[in-house]
Amino acid sequence: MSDPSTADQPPRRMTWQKRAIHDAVVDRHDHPTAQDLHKELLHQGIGLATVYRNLAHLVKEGHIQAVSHEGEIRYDCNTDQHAHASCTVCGTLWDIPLPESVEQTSSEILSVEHVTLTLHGVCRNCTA
Amino acid sequence: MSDPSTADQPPRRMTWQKRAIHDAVVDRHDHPTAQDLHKELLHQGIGLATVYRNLAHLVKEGHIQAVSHEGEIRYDCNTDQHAHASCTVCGTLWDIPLPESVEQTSSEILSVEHVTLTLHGVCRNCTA
DNA sequence: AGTCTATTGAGAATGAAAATCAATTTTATT
DNA sequence: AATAAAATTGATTTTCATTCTCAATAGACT
Ligand SMILES: [Mn+2]
Ligand SMILES: [Mn+2]
Ligand SMILES: [Zn+2]
Ligand SMILES: [Zn+2]
Repeated sequence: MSDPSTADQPPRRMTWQKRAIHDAVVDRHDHPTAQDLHKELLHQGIGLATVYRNLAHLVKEGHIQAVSHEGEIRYDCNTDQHAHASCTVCGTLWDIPLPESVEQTSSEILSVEHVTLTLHGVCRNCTA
Repeated sequence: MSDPSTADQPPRRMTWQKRAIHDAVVDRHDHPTAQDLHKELLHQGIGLATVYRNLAHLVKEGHIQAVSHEGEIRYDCNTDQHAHASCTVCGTLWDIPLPESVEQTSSEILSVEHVTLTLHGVCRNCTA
């Protein structure tokens, strides 16, 4: 009678650390890494392990998103379907809308659950 | 009179190790990691540092491509513009053609040099 | 308040990637 | 073919991000 998809996860408790980590991701719209966030939360006395742990929880709970970019994992407060634009010079990562044509892309190999699209180039600032 | 883009790189020498590493990437069409390739080249007595070094060279020289996938760097013998399909269960990564609509995608934020597109889902094998 | 147990954080363990450097191999020059 | 100059190799060390460990702490519930 127990749903295997909701299987025996330990009940989650709310802590001020978890809230602070969540807020830190939401406040910044620049796709920070776990290390970036830890630097920012250090003065509140939050440990590194706690940052990694709660980021994993928040992703699993669907409150934030993890995005793989240039071999590093960045965290994204935007959980809507969207694409990214990335500057190869300054490394900035922006949110951009996902083109409709891409949203509807299908494949014979697998049933598509979600797509990741990133445009790479040189941004306005770095072109000068 | 010296082109700064072709600036004072030490001239590259051809070694049997470099050729073996290149061939190993080309022989496999499954986007191996540096570690995967080292395992395969170990019996030829090729060191780990040499694998990493030459993969970086081969990428810089445009003979192969590095692709960021789920936080790890995989190497790709296919240097044409193409997209990927990835199974979230078995982790396999396939080459698929890049839709024309995506190829022509532009952005106001930056001048697009290349795009990366991956379809994530469950493959035929893993659906069974 | 008291019990139960998930969570925390300091530190240790892991693991991928980069750096070091003496020995070797390649390439250019006699 | 022998020699010299310099790039490459590979065993090893170093770096650094991420995960793990575990005793202490603090939510949640009665
Ligand atoms: Mn985003
Ligand atoms: Mn590919
Ligand atoms: Zn830029
Ligand atoms: Zn699969």
